[in-house]
Amino acid sequence: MSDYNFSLVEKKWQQFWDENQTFETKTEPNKPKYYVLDMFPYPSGAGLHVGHPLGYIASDIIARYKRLKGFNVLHPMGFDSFGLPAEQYAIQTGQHPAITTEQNIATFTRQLKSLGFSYDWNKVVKTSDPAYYKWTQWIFMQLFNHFYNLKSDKAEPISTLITTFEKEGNATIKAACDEDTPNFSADDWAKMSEKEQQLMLFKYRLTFPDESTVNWCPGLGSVLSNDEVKEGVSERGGFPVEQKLMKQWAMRITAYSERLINGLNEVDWSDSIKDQQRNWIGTSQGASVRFEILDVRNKSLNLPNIQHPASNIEVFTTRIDTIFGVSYMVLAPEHELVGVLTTSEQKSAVEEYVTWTKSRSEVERQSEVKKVSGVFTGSYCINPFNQEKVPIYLADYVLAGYGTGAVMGVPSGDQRDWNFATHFGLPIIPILDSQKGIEKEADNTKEGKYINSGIINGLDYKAANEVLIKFLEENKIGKGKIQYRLRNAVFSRQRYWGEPVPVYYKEEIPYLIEESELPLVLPEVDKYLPTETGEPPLGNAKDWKYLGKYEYELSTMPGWAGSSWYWYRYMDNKNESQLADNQAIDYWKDIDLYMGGSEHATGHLLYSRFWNHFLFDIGIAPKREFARKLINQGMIQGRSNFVYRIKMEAGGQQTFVSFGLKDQHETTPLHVDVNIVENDVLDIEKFKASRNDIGENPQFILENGKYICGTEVEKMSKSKYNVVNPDDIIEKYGTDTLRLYEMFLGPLEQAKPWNTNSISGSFNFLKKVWRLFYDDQDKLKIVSQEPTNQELKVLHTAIKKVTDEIERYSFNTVVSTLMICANELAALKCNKKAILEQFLILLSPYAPHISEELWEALGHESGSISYAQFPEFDPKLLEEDNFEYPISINGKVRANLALPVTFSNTDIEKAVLENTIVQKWLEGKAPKKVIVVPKRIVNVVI
RNA sequence: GCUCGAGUGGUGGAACAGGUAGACACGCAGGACUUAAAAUCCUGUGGGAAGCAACGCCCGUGCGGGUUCGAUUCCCGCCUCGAGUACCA
Repeated sequence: MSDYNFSLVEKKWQQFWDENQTFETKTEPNKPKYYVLDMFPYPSGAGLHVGHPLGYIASDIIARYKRLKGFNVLHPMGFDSFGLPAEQYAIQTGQHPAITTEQNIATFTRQLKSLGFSYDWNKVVKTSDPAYYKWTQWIFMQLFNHFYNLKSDKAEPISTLITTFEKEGNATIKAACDEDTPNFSADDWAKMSEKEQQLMLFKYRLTFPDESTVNWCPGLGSVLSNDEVKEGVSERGGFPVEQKLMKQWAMRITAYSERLINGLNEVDWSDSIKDQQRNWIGTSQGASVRFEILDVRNKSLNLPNIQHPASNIEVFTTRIDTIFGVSYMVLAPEHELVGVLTTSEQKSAVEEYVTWTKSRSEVERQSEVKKVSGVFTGSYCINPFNQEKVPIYLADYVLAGYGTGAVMGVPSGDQRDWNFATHFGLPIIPILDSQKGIEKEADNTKEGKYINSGIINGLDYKAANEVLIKFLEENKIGKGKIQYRLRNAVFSRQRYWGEPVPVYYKEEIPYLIEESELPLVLPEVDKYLPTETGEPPLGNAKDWKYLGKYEYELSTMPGWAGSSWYWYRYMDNKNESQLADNQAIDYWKDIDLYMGGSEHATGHLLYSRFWNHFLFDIGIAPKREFARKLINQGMIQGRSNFVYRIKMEAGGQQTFVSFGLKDQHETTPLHVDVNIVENDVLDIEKFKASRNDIGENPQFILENGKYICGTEVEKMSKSKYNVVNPDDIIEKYGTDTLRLYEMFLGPLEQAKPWNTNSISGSFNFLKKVWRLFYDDQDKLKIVSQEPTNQELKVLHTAIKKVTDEIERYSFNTVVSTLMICANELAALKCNKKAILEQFLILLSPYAPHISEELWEALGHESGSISYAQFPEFDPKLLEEDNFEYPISINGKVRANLALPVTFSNTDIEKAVLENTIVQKWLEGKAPKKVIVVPKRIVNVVI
């Protein structure tokens, strides 16, 4: 039998690539570079499923293609190996997470190698390796030692800040810092104690301890970031999440809000990812206004401190033009002025309300969005534009974490405010002559002229805004402002299996450890749970003290720390003295093509951009943006199969009815393992053997002698019996078939269900390719004769299409093109070496193993196809003498007419009008119009 | 609610820039080879009416309009599905 023995061929070449280090990459300054990277996986215990390799296959095709195009390609793989599952396994079994992680990495590596990826395996990085996280800690230290200067718009060393403080205090500094940073002079600074100075500096550092409300997840015993919380529960495990005030390390990502928005214009990422990031950062253009609190010194207010700076309330609004429609003010229940503003008469009502809001869980709050609730504080403030007295309320629809935690209520223009005002009987003041029906609902129009609006009466929206902002700024009661939704990122996790934070505490103040002490290695502990006193697991470490006496920071870094800079480490992964060698970074610069799932839009991809902007500021990153082109491969969903059991008495004989006949019975659908179903036909014997819950001698009602299963698209998961393991596919069809098939399934970026049904098409294609080279007797049938013109035409059509399609990442159509080419070559019985070797090069990025094998059979040096030259398209070969024009009459094609391509439009028009079919339609009349689209179509309008 | 994306045969999907819709593959049907099966090869396959027959006719890319000589493609209004996000002032 002359068939293609894929398992032999694939093993042979995988071994060859391994032994010969075929894909080892070095910096070669004279060669153009191409950096193609996959988002590295978390090495879970379950190994890869068929969804994982989709992106890896695509990126490997690009890597191989770019090598053929003469690029020096960096295509590495690594492991994001810190994470929760290994830690939870450790809690259960006591096994060190490092051991579990190493085992899982070994499984992943074996599976990845069996897919024939052209990774440079010498460049593997693991985030949990001390040699790697040394540099994660180092970056943390740099963030600690820098602040964000708004004047130069970049991060600068904290030492320059100290110098300025010593000389002139902080009046001249414009920096991204905490909202509550007070002004101080050089004198003030000098008088501060060491501790006070450090606390002041934390208001500026890019990473700093911050007492803030965080998403606390008791089920996991840890803090979660906003993107780790979905619908009020943890993304991992689905445990409830509550708000809690905690001291945590935070990253001042908000300093980079504007740059993170602007940088999106420089990268070639999908609109959907860019939009998600824009929404997450949430730019709102508006103004801040201060409302003076009425009678702030009045004895009826129970002011604890007469000197309190808060004699006014600051609000942020995107509709400053509605300022004359303000009829009340609302603060978040957590607002710091609540205590000050509450009058003694209202004290109990306010306390009751605050307690009630605190007791509500995130889930409850979200499900009761429409309900109006709130309470009057008893105090008033003054609208600075018309000096009206405005009552101050509390309501939980105002979020403490956004803007200033205070909102001005304009019932006529905002539905939420309208609901609130109606509920509490507050006035609804029309402010635009175009507002309609505001006694029934709010009208948020910006059209028309202002009424009841003091200095802006009669103006339109644009003019009013200008007048108001000017008024605000001249009277120092506010200013135009851009507000971001983005919040500083919490950086502490109360877990064991993460990077230790390189910080120790002296008199309760955190300090960095010496750089020479890096890496700060994760200490051994005897259990991975929090300590009895509620400290994180690192509190269990014995004798773990800095310089033998100072407490280390006990929380570890979050999962995104190690993945926010890893692409630099691949460039020079063994460097002990630097994060990566400068020359290597200078050569590889940034990622040309980054491949990974869109679920990382507001997590990994945003944090990585943030760190990269910072690394750019401190002279390490050569570009502001780390990845020029991003492709998000679609998720591969599971396709579950069902059998239908006829309802019966408990313990009775079980009968299963085929899908097409199930409506004649009352049935219960049961998941059935997709691996014993082929083309939706159940393998009944395997089914009987695999289940012990179907009783003795189950019966099957068949249609056409087969049991047909029902199907449904669901998430791929063990419990739904729809997980397909690539190992099984490889065993049955081989890696090359799997690679081709995954690409052929459909557009890369589209989500699609896995369906093994049509994989035989890809397998047949490879067998066909094999038969182009070998005859029935297994003899090579290739000859060295000159190819015919027709053969060259087939080849060059394919070269052109394949090149165009791969350049626009249309992997599925490339596979089609290759199939068409093979079909046509087979039809021509082409056995010319010159044609077939070029075809092999086209095929090799997709099906590298079979290509290597046949390439070698043609007498080329083993393994050399990986660095062969991609065929050059010759346009002359595709030139035609005649082009067959479809002739349409009034938009409908009625004839075809072959005309010389050299014809001018007028010549074509003339020839078409002389055509007998056209003349028949014209019936002797002249056409109204003739449209000639060269080499496309001719349309005659009559 | 808001933002983004998608609706094409029995199925996955193709159509570069508005130019012969359904490439390629699966499935299905028929045929060849075979004692038989598998494998392989060949033919047909969007729907419809009529017909001895036709390489001819009509309809057809979620729905309704529009622009155009010509629309799966562009514009307006809807419907359905998917993703993200949500009291963001």
